Amino acid sequence: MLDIQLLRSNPAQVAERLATRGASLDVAAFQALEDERKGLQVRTQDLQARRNALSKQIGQLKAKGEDTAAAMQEVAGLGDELKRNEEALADLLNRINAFVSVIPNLPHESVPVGQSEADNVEVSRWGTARAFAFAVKDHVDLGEALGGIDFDAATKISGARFTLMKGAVARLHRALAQFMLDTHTQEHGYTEVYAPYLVNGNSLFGTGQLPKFHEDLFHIKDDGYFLIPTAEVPVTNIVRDEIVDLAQMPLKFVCHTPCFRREAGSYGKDTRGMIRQHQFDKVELVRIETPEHSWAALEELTRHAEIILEKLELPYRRVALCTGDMGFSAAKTYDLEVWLPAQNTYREISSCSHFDAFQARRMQARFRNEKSKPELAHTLNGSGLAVGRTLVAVLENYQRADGSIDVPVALRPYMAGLELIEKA
RNA sequence: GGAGAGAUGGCCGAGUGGUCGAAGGCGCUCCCCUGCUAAGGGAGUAUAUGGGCUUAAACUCGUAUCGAGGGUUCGAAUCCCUCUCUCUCCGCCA
Repeated sequence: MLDIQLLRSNPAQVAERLATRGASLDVAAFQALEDERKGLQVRTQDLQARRNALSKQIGQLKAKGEDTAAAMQEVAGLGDELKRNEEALADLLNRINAFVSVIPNLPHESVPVGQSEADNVEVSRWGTARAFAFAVKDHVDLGEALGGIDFDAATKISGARFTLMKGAVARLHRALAQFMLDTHTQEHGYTEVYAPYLVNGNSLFGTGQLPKFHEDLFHIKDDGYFLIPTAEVPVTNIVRDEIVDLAQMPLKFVCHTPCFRREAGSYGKDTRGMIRQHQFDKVELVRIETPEHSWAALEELTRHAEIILEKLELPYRRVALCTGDMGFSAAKTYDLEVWLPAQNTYREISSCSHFDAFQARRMQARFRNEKSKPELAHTLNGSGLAVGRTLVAVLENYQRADGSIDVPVALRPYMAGLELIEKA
């Protein structure tokens, strides 16, 4: 949610900045709502003040046993208009709220301006793509040949965009998650969190998935729950409606969860393999920061994600998303893209974002500042990393000519020392 | 699933229709006193939002908020209804 004060005082400038990310703000519509609000609110509050004063007076008169008829008569005269005004105001505030709720965040000044993925800016590169002396296979061929991935079974059991893993590949998947959790907790200072996979609508509003992106979510209608599309939702909402003591800031959480996405609108995209699934595992980093430190924290968090790739010796690059390619709530986002030899390209494996106070304002997540006044926190999160896609990257980058897979050195302790995954 | 109890400010906890944004305590802030420490005295201390004033802040006048949403009433923390959550007991259960 944008700061309503900013929107009121400078709608044109807000519209201009939103335009850089391809979002249009109907300034005239907003101002019409605001003009109406102003008059209605002042009138309603005047009436309420008069009613309160009269009611108080009636109380005092009755206490003294005096006649209240005159006051009663005046207050009765207010009733109708007051009720109408209150209803109209409540309705109007709802409409304003709905209007503001679907406005995306403003891009940070450092974000490159652009319209689409094509305008994203590569920031850095790490590692070099391995030269293969044979024709590389993709993870689907590799996994199926190893007997470790069974897409047919997953399709039978559930449907399209699901994966079933077995044996050493399933274990590799688990090893990756464990490795990431251990690295972030032991080396990067994050607190491990186990969180619900079903959340309520308020949590999804807080992080910005609702009300606008309902169609991307799995909704358990019988109970009102939604399956989480990312651990960002339950973990960031830890601080919803909370005021964190300054001494406890910043909060750094890491959480491994499955993520569930309907992938509405991505028909025909990445249909092969496990790149784009309805269910996938992710290790998520979440930070609750003070505004002073939050921008440094984004760099740090992104580094923490990069270190996972470096420990796994997977070549990657860091990309600064342009204004037009960022998510709804983000002020700035870095994507990490891992090298996939079978696709001969880099593919997104992590997304690290800074939301400034946008999410915090939606969920009233605050900290007590130096003056011991509550102040909106800044929230950040990033994948560290998407486990399924990391598995894909390991299979493809570590493949041998015979289709077996070398286990990355960093993962061997998590694989009981196994060095090579061969056909089961 | 059945029966019952409950939800009040940063925390604890009073408050069953009127001057209650809310006693009291704790905590916190400032001041005083005490040559340190401990103890003591005084004052202050919710959030959101609107108007006024202002470059802004401060200030000031309002409004709303005692789990959420409705209702009764001139007036609701207090009465009624619905919902959510928490706790206790029973049942079921990994």
